[in-house]
Amino acid sequence: MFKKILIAEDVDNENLGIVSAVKEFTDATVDTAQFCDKTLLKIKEALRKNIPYDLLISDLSFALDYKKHNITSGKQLIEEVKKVQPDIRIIVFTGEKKPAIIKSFFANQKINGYVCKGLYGLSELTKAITAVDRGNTYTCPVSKDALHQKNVLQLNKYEVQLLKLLAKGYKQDEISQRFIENNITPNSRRSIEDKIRKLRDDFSAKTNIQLVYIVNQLGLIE
Amino acid sequence: MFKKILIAEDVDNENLGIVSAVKEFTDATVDTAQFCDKTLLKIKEALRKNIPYDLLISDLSFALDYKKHNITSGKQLIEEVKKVQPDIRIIVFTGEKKPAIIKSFFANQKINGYVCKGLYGLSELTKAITAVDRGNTYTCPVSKDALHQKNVLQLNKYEVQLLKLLAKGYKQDEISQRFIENNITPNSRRSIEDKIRKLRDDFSAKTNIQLVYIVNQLGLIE
DNA sequence: GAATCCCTTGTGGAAATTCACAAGGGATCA
DNA sequence: TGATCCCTTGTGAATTTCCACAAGGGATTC
Repeated sequence: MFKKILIAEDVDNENLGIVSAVKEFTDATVDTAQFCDKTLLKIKEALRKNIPYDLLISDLSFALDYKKHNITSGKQLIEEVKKVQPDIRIIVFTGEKKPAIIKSFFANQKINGYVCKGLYGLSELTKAITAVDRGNTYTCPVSKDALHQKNVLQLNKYEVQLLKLLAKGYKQDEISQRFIENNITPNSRRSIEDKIRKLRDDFSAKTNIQLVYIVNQLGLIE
Repeated sequence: MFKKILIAEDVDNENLGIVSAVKEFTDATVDTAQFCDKTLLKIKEALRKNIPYDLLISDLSFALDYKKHNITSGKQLIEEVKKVQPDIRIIVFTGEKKPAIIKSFFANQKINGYVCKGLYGLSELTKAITAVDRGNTYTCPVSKDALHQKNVLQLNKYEVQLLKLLAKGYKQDEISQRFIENNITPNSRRSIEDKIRKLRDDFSAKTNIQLVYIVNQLGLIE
């Protein structure tokens, strides 16, 4: 069974709950860090002392400013951790349930478990710990559902940029101009029009307003 | 000091953290309930036995389905509780930070404290408990900020309906038609155009797409 | 009752977006 | 090389939205 576990979670009341639950469930030494950089530091320090962590349980969103979810930093944290200690096991324990985000996460990061916070998140987390300890991966029912949804359209970079500009109030002409300036193709007024039309079709949106509303709700342009 | 405290929080890892923090901070009996109806039941039961709770710490969003925040149920819970036990003290402890929602909440409910979950939410919560125990009200810095923001535009019912229809892909003509059918005035094509223009001005949006995006981000049309 | 203000609605033209049809260019394949 | 396909871009017309100016109606005030 795991001997050293590190928990990264910035919200204090959640941190407290997770730590005490994990402590009760395992015989491991359980440490905790409230911020990304602190987490990385502890991992490096443990490595240096030759008593490395064998499991990291991490949230995805850390409050840089409290207004925005910022999954980037959670991703970055995991990437950095993997660089300094490739063999560490990682379980993501987060409130993030949007299929698009979960999918994109699994596509890029190599983690051992993904558990969504919720009514019975902790019991799912203990299941995940057990599974990962045995060398398996674990996804909780909620995230499994999200991963198995067929109709989750993924957007490429071009489409995300386009939709973001629309959300920012750019006219099609202005988007064209901007794309030309930034050497992004296709960039003619006309092609941009077509791309938008295609997106409308894909998401069954009747207007561009609805289109941007939908992709925003799905968390595709954050 | 409080003698009986009830905590309503559905997410298990949060519940655990809050309960243990509150237990450590007070000498009170601390009970917990994971669902709204259960909370109400416990309060009624305690009243019947003549050992009522003197403080309720409640979240606002309870997961009926896990996809949507549902502040309504938190509001409803508090309303119901106030009916059966008007003198109970109430502290809201929630992740909800959107100014519009906090404001609308304070306008309608009579609560004694409002604390936002966050990095140091628990220490704010203990401050709130102390203040409320002394007969004062307490709002944490984050929610105080939200309440003091000047530029938080509130939308009336008409505007919300209008924006929702826009988000649903309705054309201005279709909105007009719909408003006529439902006896909502003003309902001429022309007036709807004007209302939208006014909203664009209010929110400094260049296009209707941006307008709907903005109000959606602010949580004004959920 | 007249003056004033505010809101709703109308009109017409400008601007932006949507749509159908089509030309050109590059890639693939027989 | 020619045929085919896919993507980008263009053109012009229809639809939708934006905007400036103004008329009518109800409420308030003097």
